[in-house]
Amino acid sequence: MTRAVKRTTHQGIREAIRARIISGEWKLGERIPGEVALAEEYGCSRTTVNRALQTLAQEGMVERKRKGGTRVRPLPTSQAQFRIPIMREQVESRGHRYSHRIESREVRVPPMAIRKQLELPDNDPAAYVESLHLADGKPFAFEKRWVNLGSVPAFSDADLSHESANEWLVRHVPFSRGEVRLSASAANAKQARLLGTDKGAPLFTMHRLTWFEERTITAIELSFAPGYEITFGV
Amino acid sequence: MTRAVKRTTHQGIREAIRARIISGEWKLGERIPGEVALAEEYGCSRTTVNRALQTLAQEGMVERKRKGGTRVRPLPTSQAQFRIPIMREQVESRGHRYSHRIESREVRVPPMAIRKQLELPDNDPAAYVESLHLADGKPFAFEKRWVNLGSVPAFSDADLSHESANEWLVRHVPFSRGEVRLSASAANAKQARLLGTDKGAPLFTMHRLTWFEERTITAIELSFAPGYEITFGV
DNA sequence: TTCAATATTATGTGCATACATAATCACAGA
DNA sequence: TCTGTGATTATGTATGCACATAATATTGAA
Repeated sequence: MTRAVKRTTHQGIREAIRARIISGEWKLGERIPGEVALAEEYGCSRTTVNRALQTLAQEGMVERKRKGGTRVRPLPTSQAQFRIPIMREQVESRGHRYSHRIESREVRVPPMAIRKQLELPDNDPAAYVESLHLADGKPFAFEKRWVNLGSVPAFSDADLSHESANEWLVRHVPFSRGEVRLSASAANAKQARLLGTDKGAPLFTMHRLTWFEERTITAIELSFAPGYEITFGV
Repeated sequence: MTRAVKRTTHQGIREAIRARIISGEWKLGERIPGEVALAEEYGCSRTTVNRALQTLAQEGMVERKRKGGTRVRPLPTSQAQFRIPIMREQVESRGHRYSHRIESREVRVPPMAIRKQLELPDNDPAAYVESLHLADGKPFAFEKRWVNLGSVPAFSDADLSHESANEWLVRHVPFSRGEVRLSASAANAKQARLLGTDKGAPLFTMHRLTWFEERTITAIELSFAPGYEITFGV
C-alpha cells in the first residue's frame, strides 16, 4: 500500500512534516520552522504549507500561535476520531439483516437521574421506549430511551413499527449536539434475558444525551450484547 | 457569548450552512446548492464556500462527491473526537496524585494471539510488563503490556521505576499510528484482586496496538476499575 | 440495442497576492 | 527606569484564477 502523494500537495507536505515530527527531528514542545521557510524548502507556496500546518494543528499534532510560531505539542495527545455508531448501519455493514423490536412504550414520569439529565420540571412525564436491536434476528443491543415531550411533542404519535425511535427522531428533530459516555456494566435480569446472556455478564454500555439548540431531546442507554467492541484507528 | 463572525468568512459561512441544515431547510440526504450558487448567495468567492463545505464534510455533516454535489448526510453520523487517555494526565487532571507500580516484568514468548498482533516470528520472545496505575494510591487501572523487542531492543534496559512503560516508550519511540478497541470484560481473579473488586465484575477495557512505520511496537490491555467512564461531547 | 468514447459538470487543489491580526521588540520620550 | 508607540514578524484569511479529477450524461459506432 504505497502512498503515492505528490510532494507539493498539502497532503504530501502534511505527511512529510508529520514524519519529521515523529522521527524526532523536532522535539516535543520545540518550535518548527516558519511557513515561509517550509514553503521554500518544499518548493511550494506558503498557502499550501499553511493548509498542511492547519490540518496538523486540528489533529492536535502541533500548536500554532500568531507570531509565536508553530510548535510540536508537548505531549502526543494522539486523539482519535470515531463515529457514533448507528445501529442499522453497523449491523448492515457487517452483512447482517437489521431489525428492531419495541419491547415497551409508555409515557410516565422518569426517575430522578433522568429528570435531571433532561432538565425536566418535576412531575412532567416523558416518553419511555425500550427496544431491542437485532442482527439477523439475534439480539444485538438493548436500548432504553427517554424522550423529552416538551421538546418533541410529536413523538407521542410517532409510528415506530418500521423505523427505530432513533431514526424517527433523526428525521424529525435534527440534533445539534450530544454527549456520550462509555462504560462497562453488569447485566441485570431483564438485559440478560433479552440479550440472551447471564445475569451479571459484562455489557459494553453507551449513554447518550442529545440537544437541539438549548433543549434536551433524548437520553439513551444502549447495552450491547457480550462480545461487542468498538474499534478505531488513531 | 455572541458569535461575532463576519458573514463572508469561511467560518461564518460554515456556521450559516450548518444552521440551515439543522433547521431542516435541506432534508437528510438531500442535495444542497453547488459551491458557485452558494458563493453567489453569500457574496463571496467559491474558494471560501469550498473551504466551509470541506470543513463540514470533515465533521461528517455533509458528504461531497465530485460531480455528485454536496448532500446532507443521510444519517447524522456525528463523529466524536476523543483523546487517548494518558494515565498520568487523566489522574492528575482530576486532582489526584498519580503513581504506578510494576507488578511483574519478564521476557518470554507471548501467547499466540499476541504473537499474531505483534507480527512476531514464532518462538521470538517479547517483553511483558504488568503494572497498576494508581490515583491517590488507589488502584485505577491494570495494564498488561507486550513490547516487541525486535522493534525496541532498548526496552530491555529501560528503568521503569520513575516513569511508566508508556511514558518511557513515548519518549524513545514516537509512535506513528495505532488501533484501539473498547469493550467490556469480566474481571478474572488477578484483576479483581489488584483492582479491589470481585471476580466477574464488569471492567471497561481498552486494547491498544501501536506501530512505528511498519513495525509493531507494543500491545496493551488496560482494564479500568469499576465505575470508570469515558466521556466526550459530540 | 449495447457498449465505449467523449463532453459536461461539480468538486479538489495549488498558487500568487493582498490584507488582517496578534505578539513581540526596539526605540524615543517622560 | 518606565512607558507607550510604532515597526516587525508569523500566522490567519479572502480572492481570482488555472488546472486536475471523478462521476455522470451524451453521443456515436458496431
